[in-house]
Order: sequence, then C-alpha cells, then structure tokens
Amino acid sequence: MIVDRCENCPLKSKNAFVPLTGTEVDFMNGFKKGELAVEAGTTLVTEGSDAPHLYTVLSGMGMRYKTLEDGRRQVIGFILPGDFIGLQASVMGEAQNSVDAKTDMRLCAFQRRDLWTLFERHPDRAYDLVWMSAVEESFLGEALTTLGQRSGRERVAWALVKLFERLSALGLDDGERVPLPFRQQDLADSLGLSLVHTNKTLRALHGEGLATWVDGELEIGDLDALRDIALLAEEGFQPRPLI
Amino acid sequence: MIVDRCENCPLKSKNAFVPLTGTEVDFMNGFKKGELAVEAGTTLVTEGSDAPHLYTVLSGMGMRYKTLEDGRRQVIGFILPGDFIGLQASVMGEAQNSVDAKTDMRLCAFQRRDLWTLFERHPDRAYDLVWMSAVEESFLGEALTTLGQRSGRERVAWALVKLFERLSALGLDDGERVPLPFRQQDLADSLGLSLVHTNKTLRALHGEGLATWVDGELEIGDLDALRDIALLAEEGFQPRPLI
DNA sequence: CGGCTTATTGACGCTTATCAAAGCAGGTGG
DNA sequence: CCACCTGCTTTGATAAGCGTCAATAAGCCG
Repeated sequence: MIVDRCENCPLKSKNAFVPLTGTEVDFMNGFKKGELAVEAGTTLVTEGSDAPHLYTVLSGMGMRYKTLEDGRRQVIGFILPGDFIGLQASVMGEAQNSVDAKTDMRLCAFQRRDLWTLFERHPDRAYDLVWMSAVEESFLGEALTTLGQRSGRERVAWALVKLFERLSALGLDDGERVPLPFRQQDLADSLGLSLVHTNKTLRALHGEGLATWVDGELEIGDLDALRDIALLAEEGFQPRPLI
Repeated sequence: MIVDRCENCPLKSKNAFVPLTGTEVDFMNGFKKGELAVEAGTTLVTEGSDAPHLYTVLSGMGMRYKTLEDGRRQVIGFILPGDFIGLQASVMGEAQNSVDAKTDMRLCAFQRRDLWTLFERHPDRAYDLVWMSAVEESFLGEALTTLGQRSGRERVAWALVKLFERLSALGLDDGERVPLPFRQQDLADSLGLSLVHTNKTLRALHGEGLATWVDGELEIGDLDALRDIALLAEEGFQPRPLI
C-alpha cells in the first residue's frame, strides 16, 4: 500500500524514498495533519515566534536564515524537497530562525503536540528524527568550517558542489543541470560574502567553464575541478544506518 | 553505585582505561556503562572514525573541531561539563568531527548499541536526546551567523559572552571570573580569525576594561558592553535539567 | 641552561567590503 | 506601444579589515 500524498516524506519510512506499508499507513494517518501549499515569498516560520507546526517539504524550495538587529542576514541553509522544518523549534518551544519559501511549495504539516506521541508509540520514527537532526547538525558543522576557513572562491565552489549534489540525489537534475531558484544575494548571505564579491567569483568560475548559474538553473561544467577548489574530500552518500 | 569498567575503549591516553568511582551524575539508569578519566590532550573522537561510544562530560573541558586536508582547522565548539559527545556520530555511523580534551576530563561512557534500547524503553530519555540535539543545532546556527556576519571585534565579544554565560550557568564562575583553559589559537580557530588578529582584538578589549583573559581565567569587566558590541539580543533559551 | 609552547607587537599587502553606476528583464500604466 | 519603475546582475574604483611574515618576550620543563 502506498500513501501517495506524501511521496517524499521522510517520516513515512526508515528509508526516505520507500513507500509505506501496513501499520505505517495507520500511523501516518494519525499523525499527519494535512497538506499545505504556499506561494513563493511566504514566510513559513518567523524567528522568535512560537512554532506549533512541523513540516515536511513535498516540493519547492526555501531558505532558512537568521537576522541581526541591524539587518545583516545569515542564510543558515537552503531547504529542498524531503527536508524537515520545525523540529528544532518544536522541541525548544521557539523558532531560532526564519524560513521563507523561495518558490511555490507544497508541505506536509504536523502538529507539534503529536511529537510526544511519536516518541511513545513509534520509537523507530523517533529514531529517524534524531537521524535527520544529526544530518542537519553535520551539515552545519561543515558550513561553519567553510565560513571559518575557506576563501571566497573556495566557499562559492563548496556551495555549488553541495547544492548540485543534493539536488542530483533528489533526482531533480537534468544531466549537469539543476534548478537553483535563489538570488546571488541569497548565496552571498549563506557564505558570509558580499553580493559584489560573490558575483565576481561566480563570473570567474563561469569564465573558466566550471559552473554556470543563470535564470535559476545551475549547470556544472567540471564537478571534480570544483571539488578540488573547495578542498572537498570524496564523500559517498550515506545509507541510513539503523542501530 | 556500581561503576562498570570501560571495555573496548578506543581512547589513546595512557590513562584511558582507569575507571572512576564518582557518583555525581547517574544519567539514564540502566544505560550508563562506566566512567572514564582522560588526560588533557587526549583525543576522544577522531573525525571519520567509527564511534562506538557516547559520553557525558562530568568534569573538565574539551574542544570539537574539523580539519581540512591542508591542515586548516575549524573549532566547532567548546565542550563543557554536562555536554553530550558522540550522539551525532553514533546515529550517523561515523564521527563528523574530532574531540580533544583540553583539560583532564571525567566522562560517563555509553555504548552506541544501547541507544536503540533507549528509544524503545525510555521515550522520555529519547526526547531529551532530541532536545539536546536541538540546542546544539541552535548554537551552530548562531555560530554560523557570527562567522558569516560579524566583524572580528564582534566575533570575539560574542564568543567571550557566550562562554562566560555558559560557564556561569554551570556554577563554575567565581563572580566575574570563569576558568577558560583554551589557547588564543583555539579561540581564533573557532571564530575564523587569525591568531594574530585575535590576539590584537583581545588586547584591545582588555585595554578598554571589557574583558581580561590570562592564565586560563576569563574576567568580564562589562558584560553589557560586550553584549552590545556583539549585537547580542537578550538571553534566549534556558538550560533544562537532564534526568 | 636550551628547547618548547604561547602571548605579544610591528610592518606590509592581499582579499574582500563598500561605493557607485550601468545594463537588462519584466511589469504597469498612460 | 512606449515611458517608467523595480529587482537582479554586472562591472570598475577605492579603501579597509584582516591575514601573513617576522621577531621578541615570557613561562615551563627536562
């Protein structure tokens, strides 16, 4: 049996892309609140606010960010289909960062109060949550390393490789091309670089035939060269280890 | 309390296999495997390695970091008493960063394989784990914002405030003084600044009577002024007691 | 005492931010 | 259909923050 409305929902199975069967369906029917469609530009979560909902991204892309009092903005990460939004906020009681939809998005929504039920009755699902949380934490550690240690050119290369590989793994690629519906300002804010410098770096990479990002599409010319620039070690896709 | 010997210990310190008889923390009844004492300088976890253990810090301090191929090092965070080490690695199967003891430390050690049992039988404890994970993720988001958006002076002020408040909350303070057994190089590596620039910034803050860090002790002269420099809003989440 | 690690300070220059302005597309209204 | 606006990208010029190099000083230890 397949639950078709949540085709990318990581919560529906230990393995994010395996359809549900039997009891899992019952569980999802009890936990799932509903589906939600939002337009590009919508703010899904606001930093500092109460966060009564959790979301799984079915389609579309978004951006997670924090803002300083004086307006400076740090993009914490880009949100792609399959990502989970609001776990941190639900557990801590208050959202620590904002989330904006950058394209139209479809979301799977849950109630925060159901989270405890999940832990009581579905330890395997709870374990999955911890796994997702660990993956996110791991990414943040990498990002921190990038901002702290890599040069501007290395940062841009790193970000392009990371985004390309995530999108490819989701099957959203068309050969060497993936959709990338963000602005240069967004990338700059995610890398701690100025817009101008980010633009010049992107132009340079384009001039060298390494990567081209126009009209919301990223085309990778030489992935290995980019990985070299970013000092990125070889890193296989990690299968989901249970126990 | 019965303290089990730490078996199959992967640690490198010559004293790694010495069990302790402490009674301070009995976190997670039935889950605890043993207590462990390590010397300053010991590497508790190595990036990329298998991580069969989880630790709770009873006393002492450490450092979590990642290294790039060419030797550049990013300090992800400082580890204080009460912190949890290895959850991420246990769940993901491989440690994403290394952990060094910067002072002698006493640790509470668990087996990775007991994690699943915890989820099955102690959902409340499992929920605590997610909470700790969320707090860590929240901190990483703040750190990322600091490296991405704050100037050198702002970064140093931010770090000093953060460390002072964490240590104070643990009751390790003596008025405006807290122990801070790290080197300037460690702080520099955590903030993405050079050692030289970090030193000059610290000297400047000292000259202004805002903070003095000598001989492993940090004394805060004017906490509010430091918070202003760091553009830090009022204190956020409250630490929640484990157990 | 010599060797080691860490803190400190000055000089210099590169990377990157900032300022400024122009091009370009899409949308709107006259 | 064209003028005009707005948001995004692109480019050049200039300056500053911060990294790098180099050297001294101070403590610790065998």
